[in-house]
Amino acid sequence: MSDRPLQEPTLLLLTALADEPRHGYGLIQEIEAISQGRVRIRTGTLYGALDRLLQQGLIQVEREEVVDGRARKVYALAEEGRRALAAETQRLRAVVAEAERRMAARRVLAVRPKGAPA
Amino acid sequence: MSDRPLQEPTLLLLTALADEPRHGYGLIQEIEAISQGRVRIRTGTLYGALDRLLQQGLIQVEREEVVDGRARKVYALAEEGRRALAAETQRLRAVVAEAERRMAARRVLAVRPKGAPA
DNA sequence: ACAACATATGCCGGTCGCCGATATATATAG
DNA sequence: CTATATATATCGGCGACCGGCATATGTTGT
Repeated sequence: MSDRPLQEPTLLLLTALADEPRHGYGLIQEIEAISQGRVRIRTGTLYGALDRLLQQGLIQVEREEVVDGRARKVYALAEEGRRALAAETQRLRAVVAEAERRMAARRVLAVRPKGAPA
Repeated sequence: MSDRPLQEPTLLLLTALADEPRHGYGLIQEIEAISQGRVRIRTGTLYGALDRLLQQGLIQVEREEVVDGRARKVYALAEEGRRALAAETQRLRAVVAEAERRMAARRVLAVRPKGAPA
């Protein structure tokens, strides 16, 4: 297993599966909803990513079903995927906090209040 | 400008520049410190990324100097980089919160307390 | 009847950020 | 005098993602 940080589409996929199992096309819609319409995962990304995540053991095929004559595969987050998602969110929380701390603690170079030390 | 989400090495680079300007090699050390030694940016990643970020206008070369006989280029976060970093942290904060909310709201399928509704 | 769109899965070529290795050069430590 | 730290830079390759295409059924509009 590669411990490399997840890219955002992958992170969103796992996030969309975190509360309940969903099928591929449903994930696209769910992610679009999560991101207020900003992120639209492409099918080329989706099915490739699902295959990869299956192989990595982060997700599982929970069941296959036919609804309105259309075949579906329903994916569920595996235990390892849950662990990976938890670890990733924790990591990202720290990075985000650090970025915000640094932006606030920024050393202003150009403007300086009069009387301040050089 | 491509509005695509930043990958983590890039995010960490901008984060490391958020408080004050630094030079390339110093960024590697700073990022290693930020991440408690977990992330070690490779030089192949670093200088390629710096070139890219320069071209995207997210960072600037603030000055060039020679310290102890070694040449340095000192990079600073540009205004656009600051905006990009702020936007990215805000986006990530939302994604992280959503992921955590969903993990907590998870629908447990296998185990169910006795007497609970189906 | 036919077109357009939503639902649903899947493949393939290309792009691009990251990795690993390599190269170059100076200063310091053993 | 060799190894390590500092410092910059290039190159080949990998892999995630994108955009486009293909396929098939169901629904809506004209």
